[in-house]
Amino acid sequence: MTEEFIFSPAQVGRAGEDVALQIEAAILNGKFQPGERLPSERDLQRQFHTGRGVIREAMGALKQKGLIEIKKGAKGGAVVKNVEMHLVSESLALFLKQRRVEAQYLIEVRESMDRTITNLAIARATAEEKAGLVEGAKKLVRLLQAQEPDMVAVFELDRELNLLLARMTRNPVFEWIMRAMQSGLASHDHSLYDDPAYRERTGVNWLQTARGIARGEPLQALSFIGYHYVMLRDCLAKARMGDQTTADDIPRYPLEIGPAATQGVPDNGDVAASGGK
Amino acid sequence: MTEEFIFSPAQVGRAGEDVALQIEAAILNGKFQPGERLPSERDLQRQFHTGRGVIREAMGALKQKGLIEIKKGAKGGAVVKNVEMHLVSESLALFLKQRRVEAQYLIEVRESMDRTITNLAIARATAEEKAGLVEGAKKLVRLLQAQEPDMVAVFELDRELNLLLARMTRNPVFEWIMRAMQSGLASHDHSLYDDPAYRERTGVNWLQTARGIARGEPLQALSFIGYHYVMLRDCLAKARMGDQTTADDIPRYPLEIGPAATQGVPDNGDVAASGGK
DNA sequence: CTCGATTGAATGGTAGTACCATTACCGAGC
DNA sequence: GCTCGGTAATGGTACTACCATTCAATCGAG
Repeated sequence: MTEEFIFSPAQVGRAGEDVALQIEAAILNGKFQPGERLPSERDLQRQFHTGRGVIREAMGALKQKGLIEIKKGAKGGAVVKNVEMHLVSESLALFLKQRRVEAQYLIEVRESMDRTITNLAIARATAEEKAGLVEGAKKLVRLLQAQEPDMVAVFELDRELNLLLARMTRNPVFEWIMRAMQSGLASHDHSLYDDPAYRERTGVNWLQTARGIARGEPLQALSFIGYHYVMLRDCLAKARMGDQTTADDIPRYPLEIGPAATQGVPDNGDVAASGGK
Repeated sequence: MTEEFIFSPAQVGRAGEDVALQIEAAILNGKFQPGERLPSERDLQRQFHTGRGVIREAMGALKQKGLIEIKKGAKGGAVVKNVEMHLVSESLALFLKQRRVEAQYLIEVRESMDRTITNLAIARATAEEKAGLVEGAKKLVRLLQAQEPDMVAVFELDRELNLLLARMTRNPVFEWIMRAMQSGLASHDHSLYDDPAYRERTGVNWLQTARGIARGEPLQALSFIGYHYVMLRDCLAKARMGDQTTADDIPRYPLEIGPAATQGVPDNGDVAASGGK
């Protein structure tokens, strides 16, 4: 009745890392499939011929990396998991947060990414997706027209629209990048919605962009995206300068929205972008 | 003589996480500056009113995140560190590795990133940087002309050229993204250099790209970048199909290199892209 | 006085035990 | 058949003891 030992005893000095590396290698080599359960901590303790603290340290590291999930209780233990983008985003966000990267740099990356994604989305998305994007943008505009917009809903819808756009590229990597940016880089976007001077124009501009995409007009869509980032940079500069400049340096694009398709909005509830009061 | 307790006792149930979060927050809020030393584990044990194992678990988590570095011995302990891009890249690489993302998707992202970076580099880099890029590309071509090229040197130079290009955008975020891509996504690039059918043309194309950038001709540079990715996709397809297609579907751009500036290469050491034997 | 070796203290690393909290499972009793 | 409670397995915490490493102060030889 010899137990099957698939691990070797750990070296002294940094036993925890050693154990973690061996288990990680076993997982990545497919010796443990996602969903499968690792031996219990006490079993591993015997296999590695070490203390339980070392095993726990290793498990903690793997948990941090998102490779395993640990459940308590009988039939609990460490279960191999798929690494989630979530964790990568957090790692990136931590990096950016500690470096205190200037907004200007992040915005530039974000804009270039948006442009790339937009081009691909125009080329590859289905008509249904494009129509959905326009409908979402219309909903966003309506939300922003309220006296006191529900900002939580606005941020959530903005987030969803961006993810939808990324998904329309038919390349999952862009969707992941977009998720990462929203976790770590997108805090600046909120300032556009928070400032009443930009709020409505931002929504209308989203709609313009969506319509450009739906029409299959890359240049139009990219123009509107450019306008979005002009506004964003201006808005941040204004916040930094302490309201020395007004938002009215920026020209406005007039626009009519037309009736909504999904929500119970009256047919005559058209929207003019001549915001103000 | 009351000690100064800046932390609160940990809650039961997930004491380790609680401690880790408190310390992490203290670091990110600037209560501990990079380079500064945290209290010893035994001190923290007293402050948090918990066992040393919990503290060690928390320290392990922070170490995993790259927020602290732990040294042994007297005057050792946990020192606050700057988070390194390195760790973010590893996190991303782990994610991609486990997901087995198809090369096609990664290449697409890589190409779009290259195009963005190239445009910015043309607009912002100094003449010296552009000249340096051209010189580096020349060196790459010369390396690739050898009978048995030093692949280690080739990969390293290719990596450096990409990083230089990213740095020329004057936006550190692009440099970080490039580093991340090289850690996790760039394994495919090597196949272009490994295959003799593409090796030399890849180098020459790098030089063409660099010259386009140096001349301030975005369209030219982007054309060559496009050619690079056409070759890469073709090369990978060829490897996948088992050599059914030949590399000669791809047209070649003839080119003369001219004398080298830095290395001791004879002046008549020009290079023609008519590779083949 | 100077330089080297020795020793001690501080600190992280490991081992081991004991106990608690949570969970799944099973059987007795209603 | 259903519910309730016991039981065992498992992770989470606490505590102790000891080892390994590092730095610095001290001691001693020259």
